[in-house]
Amino acid sequence: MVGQPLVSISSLAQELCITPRTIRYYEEMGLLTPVHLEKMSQRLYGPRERARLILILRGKRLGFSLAEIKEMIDLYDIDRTEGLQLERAVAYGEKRLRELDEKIQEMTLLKGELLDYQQQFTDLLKKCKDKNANVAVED
Amino acid sequence: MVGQPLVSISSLAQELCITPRTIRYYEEMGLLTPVHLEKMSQRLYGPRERARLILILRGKRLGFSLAEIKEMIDLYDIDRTEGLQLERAVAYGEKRLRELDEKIQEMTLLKGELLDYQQQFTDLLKKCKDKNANVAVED
DNA sequence: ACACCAGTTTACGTTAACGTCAAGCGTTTT
DNA sequence: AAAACGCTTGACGTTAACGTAAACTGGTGT
Repeated sequence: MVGQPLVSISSLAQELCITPRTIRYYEEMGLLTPVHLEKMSQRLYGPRERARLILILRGKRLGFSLAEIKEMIDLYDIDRTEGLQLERAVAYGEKRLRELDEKIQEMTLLKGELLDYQQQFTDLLKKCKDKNANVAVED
Repeated sequence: MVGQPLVSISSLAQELCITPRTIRYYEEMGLLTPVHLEKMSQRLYGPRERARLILILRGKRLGFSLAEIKEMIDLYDIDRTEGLQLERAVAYGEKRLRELDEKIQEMTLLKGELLDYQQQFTDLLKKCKDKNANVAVED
Protein backbone atom coordinates (compact mmCIF):
# COMPACT_ATOMS: atom_id res chain seq x y z
CA MET A 1 0.00 0.00 0.00
CA VAL A 2 1.25 3.44 -0.87
CA GLY A 3 0.46 6.28 1.51
CA GLN A 4 -2.76 7.58 0.01
CA PRO A 5 -2.33 10.86 -1.82
CA LEU A 6 -4.89 12.92 0.05
CA VAL A 7 -5.48 16.49 -1.07
CA SER A 8 -7.38 19.48 0.30
CA ILE A 9 -10.67 20.73 -1.03
CA SER A 10 -9.34 23.82 -2.76
CA SER A 11 -6.53 21.84 -4.29
CA LEU A 12 -8.97 19.35 -5.77
CA ALA A 13 -11.26 22.15 -6.86
CA GLN A 14 -8.50 23.91 -8.71
CA GLU A 15 -7.42 20.70 -10.37
CA LEU A 16 -10.91 20.15 -11.76
CA CYS A 17 -11.68 23.80 -12.51
CA ILE A 18 -14.55 24.14 -10.05
CA THR A 19 -15.01 25.89 -6.69
CA PRO A 20 -14.79 24.40 -3.19
CA ARG A 21 -18.40 25.37 -2.74
CA THR A 22 -19.40 23.05 -5.56
CA ILE A 23 -17.56 20.16 -3.95
CA ARG A 24 -19.18 20.82 -0.60
CA TYR A 25 -22.53 21.02 -2.29
CA TYR A 26 -22.06 17.63 -3.89
CA GLU A 27 -21.18 16.22 -0.49
CA GLU A 28 -24.26 17.84 0.99
CA MET A 29 -26.32 16.13 -1.71
CA GLY A 30 -24.76 12.79 -0.80
CA LEU A 31 -22.62 12.42 -3.90
CA LEU A 32 -19.27 12.52 -2.12
CA THR A 33 -18.03 11.23 1.20
CA PRO A 34 -14.53 12.57 1.83
CA VAL A 35 -12.46 11.83 4.91
CA HIS A 36 -13.33 14.20 7.72
CA LEU A 37 -10.12 14.49 9.65
CA GLU A 38 -10.29 13.88 13.40
CA LYS A 39 -14.00 14.37 13.88
CA MET A 40 -14.40 17.45 11.78
CA SER A 41 -11.69 19.89 11.00
CA GLN A 42 -10.91 19.39 7.34
CA ARG A 43 -11.98 17.38 4.36
CA LEU A 44 -9.42 15.30 2.55
CA TYR A 45 -9.87 13.70 -0.82
CA GLY A 46 -8.27 10.52 -2.09
CA PRO A 47 -8.28 8.98 -5.55
CA ARG A 48 -11.67 7.38 -5.04
CA GLU A 49 -13.38 10.67 -4.36
CA ARG A 50 -11.53 12.30 -7.20
CA ALA A 51 -12.73 9.60 -9.57
CA ARG A 52 -16.28 10.08 -8.36
CA LEU A 53 -16.07 13.80 -8.80
CA ILE A 54 -14.85 13.39 -12.36
CA LEU A 55 -17.77 11.08 -13.03
CA ILE A 56 -20.15 13.66 -11.62
CA LEU A 57 -18.73 16.44 -13.76
CA ARG A 58 -18.91 14.29 -16.85
CA GLY A 59 -22.52 13.45 -16.08
CA LYS A 60 -23.29 17.13 -15.74
CA ARG A 61 -21.74 17.96 -19.08
CA LEU A 62 -23.87 15.28 -20.63
CA GLY A 63 -27.07 16.74 -19.30
CA PHE A 64 -27.80 14.56 -16.30
CA SER A 65 -29.14 16.09 -13.10
CA LEU A 66 -27.34 15.61 -9.80
CA ALA A 67 -30.21 13.40 -8.71
CA GLU A 68 -29.76 11.12 -11.70
CA ILE A 69 -26.03 11.05 -11.21
CA LYS A 70 -26.51 10.12 -7.58
CA GLU A 71 -28.71 7.23 -8.61
CA MET A 72 -26.05 5.94 -10.93
CA ILE A 73 -23.28 6.30 -8.38
CA ASP A 74 -25.28 4.75 -5.57
CA LEU A 75 -26.23 1.98 -7.90
CA TYR A 76 -22.72 0.89 -8.52
CA ASP A 77 -21.46 1.48 -5.02
CA ILE A 78 -20.70 -2.04 -3.89
CA ASP A 79 -20.78 -1.11 -0.21
CA ARG A 80 -24.28 0.22 -0.35
CA THR A 81 -25.73 -2.27 -2.74
CA GLU A 82 -25.02 -5.07 -0.23
CA GLY A 83 -26.35 -8.15 -1.91
CA LEU A 84 -30.09 -7.84 -1.54
CA GLN A 85 -30.79 -5.47 -4.36
CA LEU A 86 -28.44 -6.98 -6.87
CA GLU A 87 -31.17 -7.82 -9.33
CA ARG A 88 -32.66 -4.40 -9.10
CA ALA A 89 -29.26 -2.85 -9.61
CA VAL A 90 -28.69 -4.86 -12.73
CA ALA A 91 -32.13 -4.04 -14.11
CA TYR A 92 -31.75 -0.38 -13.38
CA GLY A 93 -28.31 -0.39 -14.92
CA GLU A 94 -29.70 -1.80 -18.12
CA LYS A 95 -32.29 0.93 -18.22
CA ARG A 96 -29.58 3.54 -17.80
CA LEU A 97 -27.57 1.96 -20.56
CA ARG A 98 -30.52 2.12 -22.91
CA GLU A 99 -30.95 5.79 -22.07
CA LEU A 100 -27.31 6.37 -22.78
CA ASP A 101 -27.62 4.68 -26.15
CA GLU A 102 -30.56 6.91 -26.99
CA LYS A 103 -28.58 9.98 -26.06
CA ILE A 104 -25.66 8.88 -28.16
CA GLN A 105 -28.05 8.36 -31.06
CA GLU A 106 -29.57 11.79 -30.60
CA MET A 107 -26.14 13.31 -30.32
CA THR A 108 -25.09 11.68 -33.55
CA LEU A 109 -28.27 12.87 -35.20
CA LEU A 110 -27.66 16.44 -34.10
CA LYS A 111 -24.13 16.23 -35.36
CA GLY A 112 -25.42 15.10 -38.73
CA GLU A 113 -27.78 18.03 -38.99
CA LEU A 114 -25.11 20.51 -38.02
CA LEU A 115 -22.79 18.95 -40.57
CA ASP A 116 -25.43 19.42 -43.28
CA TYR A 117 -25.80 23.09 -42.52
CA GLN A 118 -22.08 23.47 -42.22
CA GLN A 119 -21.67 21.98 -45.68
CA GLN A 120 -24.25 24.32 -47.20
CA PHE A 121 -22.57 27.28 -45.62
CA THR A 122 -19.06 26.44 -46.65
CA ASP A 123 -20.35 25.94 -50.19
CA LEU A 124 -22.04 29.31 -50.08
CA LEU A 125 -18.92 30.89 -48.70
CA LYS A 126 -16.87 29.41 -51.48
CA LYS A 127 -19.24 30.82 -54.09
CA CYS A 128 -18.99 34.26 -52.55
CA LYS A 129 -15.24 34.12 -52.65
CA ASP A 130 -15.19 33.01 -56.28
CA LYS A 131 -17.51 35.84 -57.17
CA ASN A 132 -15.36 38.37 -55.36
CA ALA A 133 -12.32 37.02 -57.14
CA ASN A 134 -14.01 37.51 -60.52
CA VAL A 135 -15.00 41.03 -59.65
CA ALA A 136 -11.44 41.72 -58.65
CA VAL A 137 -10.23 40.46 -62.02
CA GLU A 138 -12.78 42.59 -63.90
CA ASP A 139 -11.50 45.73 -62.24
CA MET B 1 -47.51 24.39 -52.34
CA VAL B 2 -49.80 22.63 -49.94
CA GLY B 3 -51.86 24.73 -47.58
CA GLN B 4 -49.51 24.89 -44.57
CA PRO B 5 -50.57 22.65 -41.73
CA LEU B 6 -50.70 25.22 -38.96
CA VAL B 7 -51.51 24.05 -35.46
CA SER B 8 -52.33 25.74 -32.17
CA ILE B 9 -49.97 26.06 -29.26
CA SER B 10 -51.61 23.47 -27.02
CA SER B 11 -51.85 21.06 -29.90
CA LEU B 12 -48.14 21.35 -30.59
CA ALA B 13 -47.39 21.16 -26.88
CA GLN B 14 -49.31 17.96 -26.49
CA GLU B 15 -47.66 16.45 -29.52
CA LEU B 16 -44.22 17.06 -28.05
CA CYS B 17 -45.13 16.29 -24.43
CA ILE B 18 -44.46 19.77 -23.08
CA THR B 19 -46.66 22.63 -21.85
CA PRO B 20 -47.78 25.72 -23.76
CA ARG B 21 -45.95 27.78 -21.19
CA THR B 22 -42.68 26.18 -22.25
CA ILE B 23 -43.32 27.03 -25.88
CA ARG B 24 -44.16 30.63 -25.02
CA TYR B 25 -41.04 30.82 -22.91
CA TYR B 26 -38.89 29.69 -25.82
CA GLU B 27 -40.50 32.36 -27.96
CA GLU B 28 -39.83 34.94 -25.26
CA MET B 29 -36.19 33.88 -25.31
CA GLY B 30 -36.07 34.36 -29.07
CA LEU B 31 -35.90 30.70 -29.98
CA LEU B 32 -39.19 30.54 -31.82
CA THR B 33 -41.08 32.96 -34.04
CA PRO B 34 -44.54 31.57 -34.76
CA VAL B 35 -47.16 33.30 -36.86
CA HIS B 36 -49.10 35.82 -34.82
CA LEU B 37 -52.48 35.87 -36.49
CA GLU B 38 -53.92 39.28 -37.44
CA LYS B 39 -51.74 41.43 -35.23
CA MET B 40 -51.97 39.41 -32.09
CA SER B 41 -54.74 37.03 -31.28
CA GLN B 42 -53.25 33.57 -31.54
CA ARG B 43 -50.02 31.80 -32.28
CA LEU B 44 -49.91 29.28 -35.05
CA TYR B 45 -47.12 26.82 -35.69
CA GLY B 46 -46.05 25.40 -39.01
CA PRO B 47 -43.56 22.64 -39.82
CA ARG B 48 -40.61 25.01 -39.58
CA GLU B 49 -41.37 25.98 -35.98
CA ARG B 50 -42.09 22.37 -35.11
CA ALA B 51 -38.72 21.34 -36.46
CA ARG B 52 -37.03 24.06 -34.47
CA LEU B 53 -38.82 23.05 -31.33
CA ILE B 54 -37.73 19.46 -31.76
CA LEU B 55 -34.17 20.66 -32.17
CA ILE B 56 -34.47 22.69 -29.00
CA LEU B 57 -35.79 19.76 -27.02
CA ARG B 58 -33.07 17.51 -28.30
CA GLY B 59 -30.47 20.06 -27.33
CA LYS B 60 -31.93 20.24 -23.85
CA ARG B 61 -31.80 16.49 -23.40
CA LEU B 62 -28.18 16.59 -24.41
CA GLY B 63 -27.26 19.12 -21.77
CA PHE B 64 -27.15 22.35 -23.73
CA SER B 65 -28.56 25.53 -22.22
CA LEU B 66 -31.21 27.52 -24.04
CA ALA B 67 -28.61 30.21 -24.65
CA GLU B 68 -26.31 27.74 -26.38
CA ILE B 69 -29.17 26.31 -28.38
CA LYS B 70 -30.16 29.79 -29.45
CA GLU B 71 -26.65 30.42 -30.66
CA MET B 72 -26.74 27.28 -32.77
CA ILE B 73 -30.16 28.05 -34.20
CA ASP B 74 -29.37 31.67 -34.95
CA LEU B 75 -26.16 30.56 -36.48
CA TYR B 76 -27.82 28.43 -39.09
CA ASP B 77 -30.76 30.72 -39.72
CA ILE B 78 -30.14 31.89 -43.26
CA ASP B 79 -32.44 34.89 -42.88
CA ARG B 80 -30.53 36.28 -39.96
CA THR B 81 -27.07 35.38 -41.05
CA GLU B 82 -27.54 37.54 -44.15
CA GLY B 83 -24.27 37.21 -45.88
CA LEU B 84 -21.98 39.36 -43.81
CA GLN B 85 -21.07 36.91 -41.10
CA LEU B 86 -20.76 33.82 -43.21
CA GLU B 87 -17.16 33.18 -42.28
CA ARG B 88 -17.85 33.60 -38.61
CA ALA B 89 -20.81 31.27 -38.87
CA VAL B 90 -18.71 28.58 -40.47
CA ALA B 91 -15.94 28.97 -37.90
CA TYR B 92 -18.37 28.89 -35.02
CA GLY B 93 -20.09 25.88 -36.51
CA GLU B 94 -16.82 24.01 -36.60
CA LYS B 95 -16.25 24.81 -32.96
CA ARG B 96 -19.69 23.47 -32.09
CA LEU B 97 -19.01 20.33 -34.05
CA ARG B 98 -15.82 19.72 -32.14
CA GLU B 99 -17.71 20.15 -28.88
CA LEU B 100 -20.27 17.67 -30.06
CA ASP B 101 -17.57 15.17 -30.91
CA GLU B 102 -16.13 15.57 -27.43
CA LYS B 103 -19.51 14.98 -25.89
CA ILE B 104 -20.04 11.88 -27.98
CA GLN B 105 -16.67 10.62 -26.84
CA GLU B 106 -17.46 11.29 -23.20
CA MET B 107 -20.82 9.66 -23.61
CA THR B 108 -19.22 6.59 -25.09
CA LEU B 109 -16.69 6.54 -22.28
CA LEU B 110 -19.40 6.70 -19.66
CA LYS B 111 -21.23 3.92 -21.41
CA GLY B 112 -18.10 1.80 -21.30
CA GLU B 113 -17.70 2.31 -17.57
CA LEU B 114 -21.32 1.49 -16.88
CA LEU B 115 -20.98 -1.61 -19.01
CA ASP B 116 -17.99 -2.73 -16.96
CA TYR B 117 -19.88 -2.41 -13.71
CA GLN B 118 -22.89 -4.01 -15.25
CA GLN B 119 -20.79 -6.99 -16.27
CA GLN B 120 -19.32 -7.37 -12.78
CA PHE B 121 -22.77 -7.24 -11.28
CA THR B 122 -24.37 -9.72 -13.61
CA ASP B 123 -21.48 -12.09 -12.93
CA LEU B 124 -21.96 -11.67 -9.21
CA LEU B 125 -25.66 -12.21 -9.59
CA LYS B 126 -25.07 -15.40 -11.53
CA LYS B 127 -22.77 -16.71 -8.81
CA CYS B 128 -25.42 -16.03 -6.20
CA LYS B 129 -28.00 -17.89 -8.19
CA ASP B 130 -25.71 -20.89 -8.71
CA LYS B 131 -25.02 -20.99 -5.02
CA ASN B 132 -28.69 -20.87 -4.19
CA ALA B 133 -29.33 -23.65 -6.67
CA ASN B 134 -26.72 -25.84 -4.98
CA VAL B 135 -28.19 -25.21 -1.58
CA ALA B 136 -31.57 -26.14 -2.95
CA VAL B 137 -30.17 -29.43 -4.25
CA GLU B 138 -28.51 -30.20 -0.92
CA ASP B 139 -31.82 -29.91 0.92
C1' DA C 1 1.59 37.11 21.00
C1' DC C 2 -0.11 38.31 16.78
C1' DA C 3 -1.23 38.18 12.22
C1' DC C 4 -2.30 35.42 8.45
C1' DC C 5 -3.98 31.71 5.89
C1' DA C 6 -6.89 27.86 4.68
C1' DG C 7 -10.63 25.63 5.93
C1' DT C 8 -15.44 25.36 8.30
C1' DT C 9 -20.51 26.28 9.03
C1' DT C 10 -24.58 29.12 8.39
C1' DA C 11 -27.36 31.56 5.72
C1' DC C 12 -29.06 34.43 2.38
C1' DG C 13 -28.67 35.71 -2.84
C1' DT C 14 -28.85 34.44 -7.79
C1' DT C 15 -29.94 32.45 -12.31
C1' DA C 16 -32.18 29.45 -15.65
C1' DA C 17 -36.20 27.30 -16.87
C1' DC C 18 -40.12 26.88 -16.31
C1' DG C 19 -45.05 26.33 -13.06
C1' DT C 20 -49.09 28.49 -11.63
C1' DC C 21 -52.66 31.62 -11.17
C1' DA C 22 -55.49 35.71 -12.29
C1' DA C 23 -57.86 38.54 -15.44
C1' DG C 24 -59.28 39.44 -19.99
C1' DC C 25 -60.57 38.58 -24.93
C1' DG C 26 -62.68 36.10 -29.20
C1' DT C 27 -65.34 32.45 -30.89
C1' DT C 28 -68.86 28.95 -30.72
C1' DT C 29 -71.96 26.10 -28.50
C1' DT C 30 -76.35 25.90 -26.03
C1' DA D 1 -77.48 36.14 -24.42
C1' DA D 2 -75.07 33.35 -21.41
C1' DA D 3 -71.81 29.98 -20.69
C1' DA D 4 -67.99 27.49 -22.08
C1' DC D 5 -63.67 26.98 -24.38
C1' DG D 6 -59.17 28.14 -25.87
C1' DC D 7 -55.99 31.51 -26.21
C1' DT D 8 -53.70 35.77 -24.52
C1' DT D 9 -50.69 38.66 -21.35
C1' DG D 10 -48.90 39.77 -16.93
C1' DA D 11 -46.95 38.62 -12.68
C1' DC D 12 -45.43 36.12 -8.96
C1' DG D 13 -43.78 31.31 -7.26
C1' DT D 14 -40.57 27.37 -7.48
C1' DT D 15 -36.57 24.32 -7.96
C1' DA D 16 -31.82 22.99 -8.93
C1' DA D 17 -27.29 24.25 -8.59
C1' DC D 18 -24.57 26.75 -7.10
C1' DG D 19 -22.43 32.07 -5.62
C1' DT D 20 -21.26 34.97 -1.98
C1' DA D 21 -20.56 36.97 2.34
C1' DA D 22 -20.06 36.72 7.45
C1' DA D 23 -18.28 34.88 11.42
C1' DC D 24 -15.55 31.27 13.52
C1' DT D 25 -11.59 27.84 14.10
C1' DG D 26 -7.11 25.71 13.94
C1' DG D 27 -2.40 25.62 12.48
C1' DT D 28 1.98 28.52 10.95
C1' DG D 29 5.43 31.87 10.20
C1' DT D 30 7.63 35.89 12.56
